[in-house]
Amino acid sequence: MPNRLPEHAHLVAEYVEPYRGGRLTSGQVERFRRVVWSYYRAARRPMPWRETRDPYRIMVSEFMLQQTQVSRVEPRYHEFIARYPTVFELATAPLGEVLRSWQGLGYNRRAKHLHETARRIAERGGIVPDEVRELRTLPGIGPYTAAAVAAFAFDRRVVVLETNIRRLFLHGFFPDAQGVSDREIEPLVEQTLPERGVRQWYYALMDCGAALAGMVGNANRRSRHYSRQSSFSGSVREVRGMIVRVLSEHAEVPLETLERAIGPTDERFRPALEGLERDGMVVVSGRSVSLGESSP
DNA sequence: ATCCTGAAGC
DNA sequence: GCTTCGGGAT
Repeated sequence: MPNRLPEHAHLVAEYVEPYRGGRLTSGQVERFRRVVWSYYRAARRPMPWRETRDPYRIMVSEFMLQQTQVSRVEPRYHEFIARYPTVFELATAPLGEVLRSWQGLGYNRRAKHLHETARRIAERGGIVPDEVRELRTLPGIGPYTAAAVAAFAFDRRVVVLETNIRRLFLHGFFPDAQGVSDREIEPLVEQTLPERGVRQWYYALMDCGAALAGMVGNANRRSRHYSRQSSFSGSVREVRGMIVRVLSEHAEVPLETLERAIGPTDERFRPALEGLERDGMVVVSGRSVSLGESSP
C-alpha cells in the first residue's frame, strides 16, 4: 500500500455529482468517464488474470478474489494455474488435492464449488458459459461472479457491481444518502457503461474504487446491504480452518489426534468437524478423518 | 477493529 | 432479510 497515492486519485476523490434520479446527462457521463479513464491510464493495477483471455483462468481468479485481497490472491493464482492449467486438470483432480492447493486462502467452500463447477464445465467439453443466466446455475457463482466472468472473459455488456464499484458510485453520486440499495446503483453503472471495451472499463472502475479506500471513509457503510462481519477469533470457522490445515498436511488423521491438535477442551471441535462433513469437505470413516470426498 | 473484486442456506 | 463461511494485512 503506497503512502503516496497517484495524483489522479485526488481527481477521483473530488468527483462528486449528487444524483437526483432520472437519467444521467451526457455531460455527467462524459465527466465521470474522463475522471475514471485518466486515473486508470496513470495508475492501473496490473494483475496476471487481466492479461489472459482464457475464460477458465479468469473464472479461477474470480473465485479466489471473492472477499479476498488482490495481493493475497496473486501468488496463489500462479501456483493454482501451474498445477491446473486447464479446466480438465482441475476437473479430474481429487477434491482433497484441490483443497490442499487452496489451503490458506480461506473460505474453503469456494474450492469445493470451483472444483464442482470445473467438473460440470469439463462434462460439456470444457466451454465456460458466456451468459450470466447460465453461469448463475454453477455452484459458487453468484450475481457478481457471473457478471464478472461474462464481462471480463467475453466482454459482455452486463452490469457488474462489487465492493470497489459500489464504493465509487456511492462516493460520486450518493455523497449524502444513507441506506442506498444496489438497485439504485445498477442503473448508473448501466448508463456509464461504454458500448465497447467493457472489460477494461470495469478494471478502471474497480481500480478507482480501490484507490478511494485509502483516502476517504468507507462509503460502503452507506449501502443498504452493508453489514459488519462477526469476529473471526473465537468463531467456529476458526476451528474449521485449523482442522482443514491439519488435514491438508496428512493423508489421514486419527480422530483423537485431530482433536488433540485443535485443543481437547475446545467445544467448537465437534460442530466444526460436523459442519465440514456436512459440507462434503472432510470424510470421517471409522476413527479417522481425511480431506476430500469419500473415494468410490 | 476493519475489510477484502461474495455465495449459499435459511 | 439475516448468518455462516478464512485468514491476513492494516
